[in-house]
Amino acid sequence: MSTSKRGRLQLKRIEDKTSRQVRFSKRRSGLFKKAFELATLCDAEVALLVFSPAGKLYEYSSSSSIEETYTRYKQFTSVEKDANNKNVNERTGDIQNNCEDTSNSNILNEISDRCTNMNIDQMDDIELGKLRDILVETLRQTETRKVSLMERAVGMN
Amino acid sequence: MSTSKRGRLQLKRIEDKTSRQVRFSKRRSGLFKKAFELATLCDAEVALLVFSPAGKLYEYSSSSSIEETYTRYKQFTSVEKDANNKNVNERTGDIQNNCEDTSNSNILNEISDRCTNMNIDQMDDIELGKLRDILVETLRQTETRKVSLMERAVGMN
DNA sequence: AGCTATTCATAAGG
DNA sequence: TCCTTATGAATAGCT
Repeated sequence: MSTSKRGRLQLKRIEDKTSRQVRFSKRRSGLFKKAFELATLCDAEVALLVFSPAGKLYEYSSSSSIEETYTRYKQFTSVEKDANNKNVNERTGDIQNNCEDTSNSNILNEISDRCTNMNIDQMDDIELGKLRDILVETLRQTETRKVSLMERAVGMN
Repeated sequence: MSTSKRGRLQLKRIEDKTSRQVRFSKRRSGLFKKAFELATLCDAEVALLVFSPAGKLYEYSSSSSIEETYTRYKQFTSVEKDANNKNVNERTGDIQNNCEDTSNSNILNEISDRCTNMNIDQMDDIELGKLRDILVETLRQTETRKVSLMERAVGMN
């Protein structure tokens, strides 16, 4: 009871394997609890992924899924990049175009979701056919869009 | 100094907006600190995404990027799903096929990345052309793969 | 896994 | 937003 030397936490990797494992368990519980509390108390959207040193996965998501928050993250960072890229709206910013863009973006999202959620190893020919249909449609829309932009670029409307 | 009523934490949404914001700030710092400590002390891979109620993004990753951990997560969950799906390797599990699959998966990843990172509103014709090229190539490979699977299904090799 | 001394996080208030 | 401090919560080391 009185022999302990509980010094301040050293912020470096714990070398002893057993001790590291035990601390991982305890701290992991704590971290997930805090994540849950932040989401619940403060109405935040939280996604947390942890791989243990042994490679085991632990996950928490306050929304319906990790994927949903990751998608929001990708959209967010993509929008941030747009700030450096302001010249486009002047060229294409009418209402009709915005409608087209929304439609294209939804298809892009669908492709993105399928690409990350599917494992092509496991697709049968039916799944491959569905993916093919999406790609064909997107390709068609992409080419339409490309033509439209080229027409604008050479002053055809 | 003596009027405070610091009862136990209530685990429900804090209704007062100002109080909720203040608590979000404080708890967010705490959560990110804990995430960093878990990764550092216990040699774990941690990815943490938080959106504030106001929609602001906060992120932490102990690896090189959120994307990297998310990819590992998707691979992990995909492997878990494989446990219920063991008939595939019997049909497709030779070395040549594994090489094809890897190639296809890389292209799927590239498409996925482009779809989430790009905003089609802002693509010029050069960017659209690049996306088109990728889609054409993937479509070709997808069809090849589809034919290959159908041949196997009807016992052609 | 369970216990307690200790450190840490944080709610309320200034 | 930042500081203080009383208090509750997390956890390191041990068993």
